[in-house]
Amino acid sequence: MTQWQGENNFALFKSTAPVSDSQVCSAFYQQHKNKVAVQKEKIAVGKLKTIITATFKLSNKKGFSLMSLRDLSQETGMSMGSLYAYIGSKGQLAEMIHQFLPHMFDLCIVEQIQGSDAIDLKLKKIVRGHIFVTECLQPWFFFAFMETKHLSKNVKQLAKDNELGSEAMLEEVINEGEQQGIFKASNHFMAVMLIKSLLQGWYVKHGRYKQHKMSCENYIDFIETVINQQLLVNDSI
Amino acid sequence: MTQWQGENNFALFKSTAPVSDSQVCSAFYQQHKNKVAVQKEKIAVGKLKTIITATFKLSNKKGFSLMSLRDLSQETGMSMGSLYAYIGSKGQLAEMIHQFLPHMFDLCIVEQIQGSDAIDLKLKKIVRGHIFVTECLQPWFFFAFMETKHLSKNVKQLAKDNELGSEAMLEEVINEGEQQGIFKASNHFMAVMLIKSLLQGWYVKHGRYKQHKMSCENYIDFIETVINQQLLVNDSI
DNA sequence: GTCTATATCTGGATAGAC
DNA sequence: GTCTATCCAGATATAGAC
Repeated sequence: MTQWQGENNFALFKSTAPVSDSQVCSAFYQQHKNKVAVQKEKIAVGKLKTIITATFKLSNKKGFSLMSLRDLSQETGMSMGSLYAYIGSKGQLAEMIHQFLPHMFDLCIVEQIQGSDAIDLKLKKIVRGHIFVTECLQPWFFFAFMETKHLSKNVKQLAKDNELGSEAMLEEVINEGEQQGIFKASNHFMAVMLIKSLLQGWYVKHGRYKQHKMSCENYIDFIETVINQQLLVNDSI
Repeated sequence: MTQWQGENNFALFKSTAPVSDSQVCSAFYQQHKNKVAVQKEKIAVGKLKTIITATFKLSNKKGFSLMSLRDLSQETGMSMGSLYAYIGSKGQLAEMIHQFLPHMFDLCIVEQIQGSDAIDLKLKKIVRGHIFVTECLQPWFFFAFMETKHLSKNVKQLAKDNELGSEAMLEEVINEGEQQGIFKASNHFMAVMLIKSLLQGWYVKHGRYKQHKMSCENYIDFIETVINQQLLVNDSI
C-alpha cells in the first residue's frame, strides 16, 4: 500500500490497493458485520457479494425502488427469508452500499495524498486516485450517484458532506497552487466543478467509454490535458 | 422566432423563443391533447401545470417511483379521480414529460442551427441554444435525466436515440470544422463527450451554480473557453 | 442458515354519485 | 369535471418448520 505514487499506471494501482473482488467484499462485510445476522464470515462474504451484484444489475434495469425483494430473491437464487438474514431491510441495503464508498476512498487513496508533495503532483494523485478507484468499483459509484434519493436523512447528509468535502479539498489544492505561482485560475469554483464533472463522467458514462475502447489511463491523459489548460501557468502543449 | 442569432444574450433568447411558463404549458397540452380526458383547454393547461410542478417537487425529494399518486393528489390539492382525468396513468405522466423535451428543442433551436453559418458559429449556436433551453426548463431536464429508468421500452429507445442523435450532430460539426482547418481534435469522440458533459452539468448541478450566483451567460463563457481550447486551431486567449 | 407460508399494508386504478 | 369509496395486485417483512 505504499508503492503507488500517483503514477498513471492502472495495473500498478490494482496490485497495491485492496480492490480485488474478494478484498472489496470482505471489506464490505467488515464494515457492516454488526448488521448481518449470519455469523460465519466465509458464507456471509460470499452471499453479500451475490446480493450486491444482483442489486446493481436489477437497479440498472428498473431502478432500485422498482426492484422488489422478490426480484432480488429470484436473481440471487436465495429465498426471501435468507435475504433478510443479510440485509435487515431494503432501505438498509442501499445505505450500506452508500456508506461503503467513502470507506473505500480512505483505504485506497487518502494516505497517498497526505504527503507533502509538490502541489501539481498532489492534484495528479487526487485525479488519478479517483479515476482508478471508480474504475474498480464502477457499479458501486454509479448506483450511489443514481439512487441517492432513497436514503434516510442521516445518510443523505453524510453523502452531501462527502461531496462538499471533496470540493473543499480540490479548492484548497487550487488555492495553494495559485499562491505558489504554479496555477492560475480565473474562477476557482468553476475549476472545481469542471474537475468534478470530469471525474464523475468516468463512472456515470462508463458504458459509452467502454464501447469506444477507452481505457481509464487514456481517460486520465485526456482530462489532465483539459485540467492543465485551465490551471497551469506554464502549459507547454 | 427569427431574431436570436446565437448570441450569448439570455434576455434576447427568452423574448424570441416560446419559453414562458404559459407558452410551455400550452405547448405541452397541444402535444398530448389526445391523452387528456378533460376537454376545456384553459382548465386543462392550468391543471397540467400544477400537476407537473408538483411532480418535479416530489420527485426531487423522494424520486418518481417513490412518489405515490396520493402524495401527488395532496400536493396538487386535486383528488385521485381528478388526476386520472389528466394523466391516464402514472407511467404515462413520466412518458409525456420525456416526450416533450425533444419537442421543445425543435421549437426553440432546431431552425436556428439549420442555416449555412460558419462552422464555429454553428457550434456556438448549438452550445448556447442548449444551455438557454435547459436553463428555462431546468426541472424538466433534471427530471428526465434522473428518471429515465421508469419508462416503457419505446420511450427508453426514443431517449437513447435522442442522445445518440445529439452526439452525431456534434461529431458532424467537429468533422466539418476540421476539414475546413478551423478545428483540431486529437480525439473526436472525447471532444463530443466533453461538450456533452459541460452541457449536462448545467441542469444536473443547477443548484450549486445558483448558490454561487453563476448566470447561464457566464457559464456559457466558461465552457466556450474550455471547448475552444480543445478545438480551435487559432485559440487566441 | 435456509426455506415456505403468511400477515399486513400500501399504491395504482376505477366506478359511480354529484 | 370533480369527488369519495372501493377493488385488488403486489410489496415489505416476519414466523416458524426444517
